[in-house]
Amino acid sequence: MSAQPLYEQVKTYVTDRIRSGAWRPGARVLSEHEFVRELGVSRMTANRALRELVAVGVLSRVAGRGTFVADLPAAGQPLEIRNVAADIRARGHAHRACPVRTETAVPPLDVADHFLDDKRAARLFHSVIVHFDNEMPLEVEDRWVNPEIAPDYLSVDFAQVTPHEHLMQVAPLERVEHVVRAVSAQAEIARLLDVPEGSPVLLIERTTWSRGQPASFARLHHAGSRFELRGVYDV
Amino acid sequence: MSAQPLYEQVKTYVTDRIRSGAWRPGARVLSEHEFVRELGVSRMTANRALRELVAVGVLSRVAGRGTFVADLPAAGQPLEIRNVAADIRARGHAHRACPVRTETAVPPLDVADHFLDDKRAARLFHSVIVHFDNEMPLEVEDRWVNPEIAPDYLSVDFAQVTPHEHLMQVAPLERVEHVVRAVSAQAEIARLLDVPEGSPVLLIERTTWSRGQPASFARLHHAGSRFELRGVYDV
DNA sequence: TAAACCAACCTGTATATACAGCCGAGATCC
DNA sequence: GGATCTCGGCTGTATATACAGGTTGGTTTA
Repeated sequence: MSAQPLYEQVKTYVTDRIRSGAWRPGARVLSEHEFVRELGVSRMTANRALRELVAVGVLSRVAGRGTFVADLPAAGQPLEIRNVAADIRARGHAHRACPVRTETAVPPLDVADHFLDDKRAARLFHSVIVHFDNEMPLEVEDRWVNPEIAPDYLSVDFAQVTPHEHLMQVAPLERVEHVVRAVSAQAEIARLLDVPEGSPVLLIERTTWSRGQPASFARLHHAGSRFELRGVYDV
Repeated sequence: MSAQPLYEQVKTYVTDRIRSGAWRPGARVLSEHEFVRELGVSRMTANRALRELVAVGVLSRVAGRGTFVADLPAAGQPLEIRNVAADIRARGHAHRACPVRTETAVPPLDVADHFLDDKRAARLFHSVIVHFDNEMPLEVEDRWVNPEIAPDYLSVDFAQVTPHEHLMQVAPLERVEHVVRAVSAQAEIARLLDVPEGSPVLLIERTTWSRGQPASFARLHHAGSRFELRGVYDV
């Protein structure tokens, strides 16, 4: 029939009214049965539209009471953390990964903290890779990997395959945790990023889990002057 | 019946198999009819489960071909940007907002860029507020506001109501854009945050739209040593 | 042999129906 | 007057059914 499916039309019917200010935050919107009467759609179609608007944080529902415009647009507005290599290529720039170090080593305590207790004294795989965007160093990836998850990690050619891609292949990702901070560039990081020591660095710490145990812990250092995270959130 | 709804059981049936590695990225999963035969649920129930797993990026579907385990866990892993005041209170700490400046002024060019062209030379509302976490300065909020959206902005008591809360009340939020960077603390920011000049600062730039036009542009400066963004992503 | 066709299977959408469980308000009972 | 009960309206879930349209691969046709 129409270009847009019915349930999408119901969704825009709702968001239009919210955008225009006719339905304000906290206000009650039509019940499912009222949508049936008002728009001539079936209750299941109205239900799907409302359910999907709840999923994205536009509405909230209480069984027995009704459906309401969410008080806040969303609990938190999302910012995407993406794959550097893919991002660089998406911009049409040349990506080059330069492995600086690959080894087996006992991690420092602050790194070991991210792995299970019995891994405290264990040796982990360790890699340091610099990612270049058009021959400009953009990211220093300092990664520790659980050998039980990725036993072949050290034999990977990191100039061809990023650690993240390899880990995705050998073990399905189950959970990712990110911490983003601003820090000062330490000596080695400053050298690898080709920025002055002490200059601002955007640091992303990423911990991943697979098969119920920590799979890897990575510190991604980015020159503050050359990197930013962007996110757009549309109601 | 059971504690968990049927469609949730189907979802965990799928994610369990992906987690265990039985279904690898790119592999085809059961069709809806096969779920009907295999699990004894209706096709609509299987459909809902699969549709919701597509929405969170675990699966991908192609009409006429089938349903597949997504190659990448999700295009981007989300990181939440939240309200500072609410966050501080959620931690059980004391929040205090201290307005440093509220005025009407012509914005510098880099700020005016975030508003419409015809607002270039216009005067905007401008506020600088320091947010304290247990009397420690955590965020300097430097915000420019479109008077057409929030005409009463300057009469708000920012010690009681945050600018974000006021804007949410007067105009429904329609779009939010974030940029996160690491920068060096400039003189005034360093003074307000009580950190040395040049020390790392996590800067969040937030542009909001309401009723089809830019509503406000805010620079949120955070001391690198005292602030971080966190995000958890579960498959 | 190559092009056209068709049947089988898949997802996508839409509907009618049914029942459970939550909630608020008014009626009822003590 | 205050506690309790019940009823109507709401969301939440589950099913059977139907049709549209994409995709694939095998069969038929020119």
